[in-house]
Amino acid sequence: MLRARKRPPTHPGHILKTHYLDPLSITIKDLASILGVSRKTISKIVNERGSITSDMALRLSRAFKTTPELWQNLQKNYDLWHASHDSKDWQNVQPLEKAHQISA
Amino acid sequence: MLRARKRPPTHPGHILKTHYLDPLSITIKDLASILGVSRKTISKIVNERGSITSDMALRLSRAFKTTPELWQNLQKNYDLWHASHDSKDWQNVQPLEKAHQISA
DNA sequence: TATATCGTAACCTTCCTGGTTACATGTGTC
DNA sequence: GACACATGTAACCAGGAAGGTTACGATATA
Repeated sequence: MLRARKRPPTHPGHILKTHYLDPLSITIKDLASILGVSRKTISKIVNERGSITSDMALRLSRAFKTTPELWQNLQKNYDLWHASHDSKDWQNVQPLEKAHQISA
Repeated sequence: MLRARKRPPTHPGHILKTHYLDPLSITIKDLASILGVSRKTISKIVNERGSITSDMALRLSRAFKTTPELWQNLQKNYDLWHASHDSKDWQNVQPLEKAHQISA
């Protein structure tokens, strides 16, 4: 993490809602239809209860004329922040020179 | 995809093996021990049968003094390429002006 | 030979994604 | 009011992935 932030990144579903759906008055049903997925799937993402998968990133990029990487980056940054905060096990990993020398 | 490539990106597990493990003569067992995970988990990644999760990216970054983003980017580029090639459904998505006008 | 080691298979649990169906609520029409 | 329809979310289910533990096959070692 290049910049360790105290607060989690905004959930990509929130950004989808506030930056794309609301300004354009697009409903969950509309977007589901446009993307060719179920209303339930869009509802979960928008309500921050589901992730933006690679397939979904591709679909969103087509609908909103963005790059799939935009959505993917939002999701991955969110994932990485939570992985780093939800558990601390990973911090037990020692850099290799130390760890490998000890075992060699 | 900024550059549409014909061939898939290299699997991150392959890069882990050829750029990190082999040059340093680190075995699967060693790395599993260093990272604090099972041999099976490392074996799957190295043999391109598993993904590098966010947690794993954090662990690898500690062991090899890289950034977690390095590993995460390898994985997500691999994921995105495969999502775009494994199914073509996403290409049916129409840009919003067209799709939304039709339904409005 | 017996034993130890290593990488992968087998078995199992947990969790996530996604669709379909069901449901609760709201809206429009008569 | 009753009724039909629309919308977003819950409930149910199936499929698949990640991960650990145990088992196994192959190899190395004493």
